[in-house]
Amino acid sequence: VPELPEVETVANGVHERVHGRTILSVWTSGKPQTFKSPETEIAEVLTGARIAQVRRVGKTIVMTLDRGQSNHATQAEFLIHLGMTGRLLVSPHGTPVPLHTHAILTLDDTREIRFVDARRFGRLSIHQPTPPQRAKDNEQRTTNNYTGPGREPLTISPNDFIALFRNRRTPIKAALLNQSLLHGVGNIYADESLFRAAIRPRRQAARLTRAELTRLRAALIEVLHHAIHLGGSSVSDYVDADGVRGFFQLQHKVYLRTGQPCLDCGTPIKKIALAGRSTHFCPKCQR
DNA sequence: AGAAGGACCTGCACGC
DNA sequence: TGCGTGCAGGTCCTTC
Repeated sequence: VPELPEVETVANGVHERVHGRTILSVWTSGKPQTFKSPETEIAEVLTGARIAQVRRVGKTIVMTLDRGQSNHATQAEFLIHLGMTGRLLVSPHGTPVPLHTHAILTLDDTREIRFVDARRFGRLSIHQPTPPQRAKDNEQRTTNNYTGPGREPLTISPNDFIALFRNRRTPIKAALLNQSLLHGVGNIYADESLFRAAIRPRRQAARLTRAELTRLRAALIEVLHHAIHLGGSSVSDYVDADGVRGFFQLQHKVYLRTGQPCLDCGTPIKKIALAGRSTHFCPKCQR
């Protein structure tokens, strides 16, 4: 499901609703693959912690915890990756618990943060900061926050963006999906940004001109902002922290529009397989 | 280095 | 109504 705009919408929604609250208790489902850190560690770190902040890094929701004392463990963060079908919901106590609920954090005002994930591609884990190596680091009180595998698409400079794709022999679409380059872009926004930049998905990344990459960065940032503004894309089951669907799916120009006329030129939208993903583009507009 | 394919899961839409 | 097939926003692993 969720790419950058959807994860941003969920993280912001959860932040507004629960920051400053304290987690009183934690329940987890015991389905092993959901938990990248041991469930005991997750329960231990979360129980009694105050939620300082909920934010997005790449496609990951990061919950910053305040646990009072000043050892490293106080700086631990709770990471939530939604996979394809994950949902993070803030619900009143007593409302029906959905099928496929894998974690429930009960807050000090009785509300619950629930992690629900039908396909179980989502992952929950604790990010522990690495301990300071030298006394100097200690003085600076380095917080060592989770930064993710790649660069943030919304804030990367044009030159850094261009540099990412230099020497990449892979198709530009595959490079956009590579989370260790840019993180946060998935199948929808890769296709949509390439259409808006008029670039064919199969073009080799290293062979794109500076002008094309500049155009691609602008198109990507524009489409991501637009999608965030509309609460993300709800193709099948994505919802925000309140269970509300997004609206950006209505703005898709190529994604899931196979055979339908291009909104700019009328040519039927083509679908190919690339990097193991379905890839949609206009054979006339994109070169 | 990078491409392709499968694995991991459930649910839904579709054709018969 | 029910069954089989294909497909879905992500990532990780193996093989070539």
